[in-house]
Amino acid sequence: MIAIAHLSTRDQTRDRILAAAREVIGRKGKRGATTREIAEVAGVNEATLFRHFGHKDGLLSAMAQHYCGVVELKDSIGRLSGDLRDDLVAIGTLLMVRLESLRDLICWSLVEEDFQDRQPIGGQAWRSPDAIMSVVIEYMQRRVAAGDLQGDAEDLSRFFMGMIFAHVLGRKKFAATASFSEPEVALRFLVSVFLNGVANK
Amino acid sequence: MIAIAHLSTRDQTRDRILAAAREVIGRKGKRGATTREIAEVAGVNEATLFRHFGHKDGLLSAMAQHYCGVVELKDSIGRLSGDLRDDLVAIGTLLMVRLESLRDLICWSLVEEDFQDRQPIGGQAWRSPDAIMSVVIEYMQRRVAAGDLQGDAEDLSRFFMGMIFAHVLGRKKFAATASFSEPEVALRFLVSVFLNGVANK
DNA sequence: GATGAATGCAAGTACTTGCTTGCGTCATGC
DNA sequence: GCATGACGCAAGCAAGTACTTGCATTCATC
Repeated sequence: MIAIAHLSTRDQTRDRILAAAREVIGRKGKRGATTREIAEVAGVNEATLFRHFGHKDGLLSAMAQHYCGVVELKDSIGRLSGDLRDDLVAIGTLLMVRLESLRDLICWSLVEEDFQDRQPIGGQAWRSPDAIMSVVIEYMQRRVAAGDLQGDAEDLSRFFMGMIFAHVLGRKKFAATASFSEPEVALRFLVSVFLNGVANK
Repeated sequence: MIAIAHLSTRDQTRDRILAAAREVIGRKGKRGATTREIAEVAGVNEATLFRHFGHKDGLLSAMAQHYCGVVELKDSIGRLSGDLRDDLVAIGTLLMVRLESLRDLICWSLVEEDFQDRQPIGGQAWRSPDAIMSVVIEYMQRRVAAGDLQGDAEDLSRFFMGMIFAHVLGRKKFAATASFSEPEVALRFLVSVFLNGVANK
């Protein structure tokens, strides 16, 4: 299905521009990213950028579509072990990887409403986490129904997702001081707190 | 010490400009907020704004200083009950109120590095949470030492703060669907998970 | 009633930024 | 060998934005 090999030169420059847009927008946001800088990073003339995408907005949504597509996770759910802790670690890992790779775009989507007319890339950036979220909710509901978990499934899901996102944020914010930067270690800790709490009985 | 009553007209307009800046920057960020819009929101001529603060940067740091000052919390810690759960709820409430009131500015500080030369308002916005954080760490250390909690005090603190911040974010993001929007209810839930976990034994 | 400080108003400067255009160059494919 | 499509380059336009300036107005204080 995917043919990376024989890209036309036109598609190559298109991809370079998209990658540059992704990078610059991650740093400066939609508004702060100038077409000049994107073109420069892509090693391409600014005119070329407009010849490819028409407007800046066209580039923005093209890049959102390219990088924030909904990830397929049906298969990942298929191979859940059944053990509560292991399942949560597996789901959490999926979540964490996704949130980490989209972190900057998601952060921007928290503040930049679509400052222009067309569709917001924030929505795109969130769609993927949202899709995962619905899977998480479904899973939590099953576990609550089975009596393995207590509480409201949606609250639990939001909490679970939120603590992972907070951890991803924290790794950027407190990069220097973060003691558990290995993802697996951190995830096991988060799941532990989620399941056991941290109080000594 | 504080004399709100008899403000000179000059101080009044200054405060109106600061409030407008706070509002507009919360919506558009430092870069997106134009001096025109701030002046308009303040009901003040743009020239007046510059006569007061010199540059846009001057206004930015003045507003950060005005609205993101470090809150005094010594007294709040003083009246902790000693009961672990109650203490965490109390500290969490303090955190939550603070994070909620600064939420938009904090979100902007997550993405907008100082796009200009002077001191970043992000640092200002974080200073207050940071100050609270150090108190939380200190508290957690005491509790770990006393055997009430298990784990690394800093990890626990980051986690505790992170889950509250995630909840504050979630309340904005999932405002429509959030089931526990009452702060106290949510906080008790968060502290419960923190202390007990959510697994049925 | 005069003075001076604070502000409004309007015009303007210098720079950024999205976007266009016309032209020259180069490679690929018929 | 030549046509076509993709690109670079340079110049430029129009709108927005930070910031300035000179002048008129208001208003409190002496």
